[in-house]
Amino acid sequence: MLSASISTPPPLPRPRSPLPSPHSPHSAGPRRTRRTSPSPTASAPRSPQPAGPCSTARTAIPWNPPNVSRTLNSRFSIPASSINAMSMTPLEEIRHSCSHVLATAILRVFPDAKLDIGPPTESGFYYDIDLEHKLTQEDLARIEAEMKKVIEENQAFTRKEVSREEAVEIIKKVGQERYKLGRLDDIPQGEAISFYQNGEFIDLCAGTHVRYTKQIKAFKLLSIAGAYHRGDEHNKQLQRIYGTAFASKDELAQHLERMEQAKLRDHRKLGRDLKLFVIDEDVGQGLILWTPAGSIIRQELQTFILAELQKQGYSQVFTPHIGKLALYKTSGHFPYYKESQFTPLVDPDQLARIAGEGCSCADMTARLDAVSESFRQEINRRSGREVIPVERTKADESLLDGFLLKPMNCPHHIKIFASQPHSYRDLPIRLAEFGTVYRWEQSGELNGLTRVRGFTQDDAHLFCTEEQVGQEVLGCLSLVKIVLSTLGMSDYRVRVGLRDPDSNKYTGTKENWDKAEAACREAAKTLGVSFTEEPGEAAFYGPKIDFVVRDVIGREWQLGTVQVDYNLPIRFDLSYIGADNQQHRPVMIHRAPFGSMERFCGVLIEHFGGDFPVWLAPEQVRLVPISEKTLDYGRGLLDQFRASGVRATLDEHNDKLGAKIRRAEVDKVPYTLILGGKEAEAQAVSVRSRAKGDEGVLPFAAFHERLLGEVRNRSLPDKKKA
RNA sequence: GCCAACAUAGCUCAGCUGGUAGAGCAACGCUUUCGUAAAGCGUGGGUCGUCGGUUCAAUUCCGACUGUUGGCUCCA
Repeated sequence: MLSASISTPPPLPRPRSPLPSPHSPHSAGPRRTRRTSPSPTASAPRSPQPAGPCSTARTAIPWNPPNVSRTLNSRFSIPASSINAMSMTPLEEIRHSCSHVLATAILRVFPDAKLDIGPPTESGFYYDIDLEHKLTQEDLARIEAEMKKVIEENQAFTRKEVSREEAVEIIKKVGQERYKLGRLDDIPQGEAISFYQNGEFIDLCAGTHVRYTKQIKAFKLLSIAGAYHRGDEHNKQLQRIYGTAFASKDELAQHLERMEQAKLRDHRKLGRDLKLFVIDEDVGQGLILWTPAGSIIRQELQTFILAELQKQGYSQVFTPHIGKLALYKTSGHFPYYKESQFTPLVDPDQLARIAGEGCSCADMTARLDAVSESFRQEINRRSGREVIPVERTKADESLLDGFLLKPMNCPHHIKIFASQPHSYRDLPIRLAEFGTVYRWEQSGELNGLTRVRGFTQDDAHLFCTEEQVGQEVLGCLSLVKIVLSTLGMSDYRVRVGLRDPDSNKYTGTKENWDKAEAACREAAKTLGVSFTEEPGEAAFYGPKIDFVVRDVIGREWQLGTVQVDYNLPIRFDLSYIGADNQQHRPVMIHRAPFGSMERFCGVLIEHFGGDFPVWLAPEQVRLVPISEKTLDYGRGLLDQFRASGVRATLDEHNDKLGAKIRRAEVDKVPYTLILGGKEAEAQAVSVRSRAKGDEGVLPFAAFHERLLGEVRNRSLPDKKKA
């Protein structure tokens, strides 16, 4: 969901998997869009995974690079060239070796287990095994105990290079043909084939390893998960055991402690504790109900970005939550992406009519998907190629129309643009909307605020000339940068998706692409942060720039995105009149600095750990009278705060001061004002800030001014006291 | 969608091998009128996620469903 999804669909019906087959021995392995292992720290290093897994030669990377995000519209992988199995760090060697120890132990406990692969990951390691027996927590304990024995035996790791024939022999001898032979096939001809042996266990493996098992000083098995062989859901699902290992017991303990701490920042927990949002089973999975407190945060963010948009010459628009199916057939989104859309709505009359015709479910689907011959010809003519195949056409009278809960906002905005003729003098036209979109995410993928089925993008579509693309992309990036810097978010990475030079799947001319890519690259350079260029990761319609952040458990999420699009202007036949009095095709830019408000807020909650800056805090000030005697003084101050727009509350509970202060701290209110007789006397307040604790007494007016200043400046909270 | 685990009061959790439920916090009431992270006493609150099965008896055992969590797949 997110942000990203503002992009447009491909011009062609395309195969379900446009990616290189993970089975291809020369591919970089299954591409994935999410990390492979839980990582407790958001600050974990981002370097490309340098290590290769077991059971693979160094150029075949059948495991999943961790440095990838679950993003919506992009899949990216680590190029094989960036991965060198021979350059493992010492920690990776420990983890990689630990995964061999795990395999050794598994085979002792379950001799019939068939092994697949067991690489190190960013925060640990795993091994994928095929086993009839369903592993349980108790099995994990047994395996862990056996692993300790293997380590205690202090087995030496020895490397052996063999010929392909010998390799087959060894694999057969140890009865691991089921997956290992396939892994052997992945190793390109001419590459060295090596095995590593420790004790009785021998494994096809490029290395490297520690020298003795006793060098694994601290490890822990963490969890069991299902994982498809080679990451392909058509393959058998294997059992994956995750674990982690460190150079010392202390580091392991620290790591586990960090994982525990991270859980306290989890936006799902904080969202419940601070009453920011709820998800109700009766409303539906992945559908966010923003409570009053959470709505304040979202509203403040919107107000903030709205002011920035105004400065940059955007126009605000509103569009409905649904649109006709035909609209999305023109855009090309339907039916190619219908698995990730809510089922179309068909009006009652049509439903009654087709029911009368005895229309089956399959008929209905076919008639919803179909287009008329004239429509097909028109879109193909505009696109200059066969983007809608003849098989999709049906006679006009059998066509069925309906409405789609909109999965993206672009078609609506395009229709606003197209509603009038435009001169080149009008451009760029920038149409912005907090547009709510709906996507049918798989149930297993839903996650708090970060992966939902209905979300609001801070979306906008810019219509400009080709010459203006560079400047406009720059403007979009500056918006993203303003957002991130205002919120003190510096822990993100930037990805520039470029076209694959060897592929011809892209729309548009080479000249346009060169220009657009150069614009993206140049624009990214101005960010002052490092970015990765990822060839083959462009959308088919244009290059893009994505901002990716991590949540507390280390999962990456795409937030802001800027995408250049040559495709939709063609499909919708957009034009403007140039200085030469001829019609020209505008270029579109899709962009969303936050991405989705839901996902952004989820990440933001974790970023601040619930300690929001004053301007965002749902409750900015808590007034705490020491006793009932100063309640009236508190009520007076409350009125003054509210009159000036400050979100303040008065604690009228009949509790001791300490209890009221504790409550304010637990509620993470930035400022608590203690009101006793002395303060009332002097029209003053005793200030206690969340960040610094007791700050002493200030005249009310002085504090009020300071507070308003912090709100105005969108000041970030001070570092919390230890 | 797939694999696995989990689902007891608003929250955090207890409840051994079946005999219809408890604690702390929160809420509410009373007492207390308090100076920087938890005053005392009392009260209310649960059809143990839903539906079905086994049983004399199910929160407990079995199944399905729903939801959550961690992975996998997907992600316009």
